[in-house]
Amino acid sequence: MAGKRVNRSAAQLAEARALWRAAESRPRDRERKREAVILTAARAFRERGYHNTSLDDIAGELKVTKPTIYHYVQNKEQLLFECFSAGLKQIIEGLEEIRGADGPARERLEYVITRYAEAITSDFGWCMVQAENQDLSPTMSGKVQALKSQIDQGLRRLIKEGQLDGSIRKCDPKMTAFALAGALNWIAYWYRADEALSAQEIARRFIDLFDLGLRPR
Amino acid sequence: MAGKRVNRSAAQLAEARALWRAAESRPRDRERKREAVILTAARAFRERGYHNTSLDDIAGELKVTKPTIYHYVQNKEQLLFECFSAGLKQIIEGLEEIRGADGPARERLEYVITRYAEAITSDFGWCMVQAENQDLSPTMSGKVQALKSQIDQGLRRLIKEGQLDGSIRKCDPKMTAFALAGALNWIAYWYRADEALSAQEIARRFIDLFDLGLRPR
DNA sequence: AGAACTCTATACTGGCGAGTATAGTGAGCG
DNA sequence: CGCTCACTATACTCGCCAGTATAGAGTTCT
Repeated sequence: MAGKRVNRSAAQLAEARALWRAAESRPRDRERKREAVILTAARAFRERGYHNTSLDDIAGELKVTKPTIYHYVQNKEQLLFECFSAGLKQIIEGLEEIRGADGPARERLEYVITRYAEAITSDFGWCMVQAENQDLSPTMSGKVQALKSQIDQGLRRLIKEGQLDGSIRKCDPKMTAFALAGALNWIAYWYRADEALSAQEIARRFIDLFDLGLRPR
Repeated sequence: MAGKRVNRSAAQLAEARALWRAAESRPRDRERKREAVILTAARAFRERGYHNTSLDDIAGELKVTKPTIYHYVQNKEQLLFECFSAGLKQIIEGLEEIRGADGPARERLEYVITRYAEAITSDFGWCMVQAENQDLSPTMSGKVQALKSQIDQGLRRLIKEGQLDGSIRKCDPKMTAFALAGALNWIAYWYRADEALSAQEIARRFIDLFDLGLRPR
């Protein structure tokens, strides 16, 4: 729910903590504060990992204490869940945007790949990929699985459509979707914001590779 | 060090716990017991995650108590490290086997991909991919990074060689290696031993995809 | 037999960290 | 002014779990 509304820009909320320092704390700030908590958590998780990050750590970074966090979020698990879905929903948005659009499916797939790369390089990229069902209660885990499955199905559908309209070669849609998702998800492991390449440039190279393959034409 | 010696066969050590029940506990069993501890840990980590697995859990599965584990391993961290390197070394072996072999580099790369897929689907696959430096001390983390880097460099070298001998199309070796490794590593997330496809079959499909690409030829 | 060594169990400690009880503080409102 | 509500801090509790002190059991060697 808070997903797409969570601020994506690093610089914009980098000093989110100022929100609390500002004396004129208006009631409408609540939602923004909540988002700041989630964003801070996402970054902490990415840097130190979920289990190596205490709520005191997160609170500390916001110059606040633990109970304050519990005022915006039910528990640590929910914090992880929010990070999770914030990222996944960006990808799903990309899939829905081009659902049923015109043009060869391969080109639509390429658009999704770019959006995917952008999401993975965002602050929520790490959580999206690395955080495991293992750390979520069955309920939460189920919701995350559903979102992931939605993405997987979306990719497979695009591949199948491409095989029908002739823009994609005959190949196993399931394995192809897995390979594609794997390559993209893995970005979260090696990408750092100071990296030479932007998400778009990475996406372009991946598209080139998956499009044409390794063997010379 | 124990890496390649850790038993790879699931069935073979499935009832490793019998080792302790057997009355004729010979001193030479020590190394095998140690391997059983590591293998059991690897499986537990894969199922529940590193932080959600206590040493008591692992001991319990072996019908043994915690101090026994400390007799074979210094601490929990080392247990993780052993799982880590056991898997990584399988991949490195594959790379070294074909180092400087004859034939087009693309074909050598395909061999490595198969070996890679086999390693990832092994019991150590999860640890190899999922376990993070974050959970290791700087020393251990450094060793793991070195191994991973060795694999990355090996892949890149193969790609460059292929571009020289003409068996691989011109493309960014770094991004290609990342995409390849990502697709392969991701297997650890979705593969289950009861899966319809074997490691070799998965590898074959991946090779087909990366070789020929999505666009019809 | 009994010394020395290897392996294992029982029963602890010590710390970390999630979550909470309680008590403010200050803004808005009548 | 004094009531209420939203928010925040201090100062706890409580459980879990990595790691250990200690003691005992079995084996081997002399």
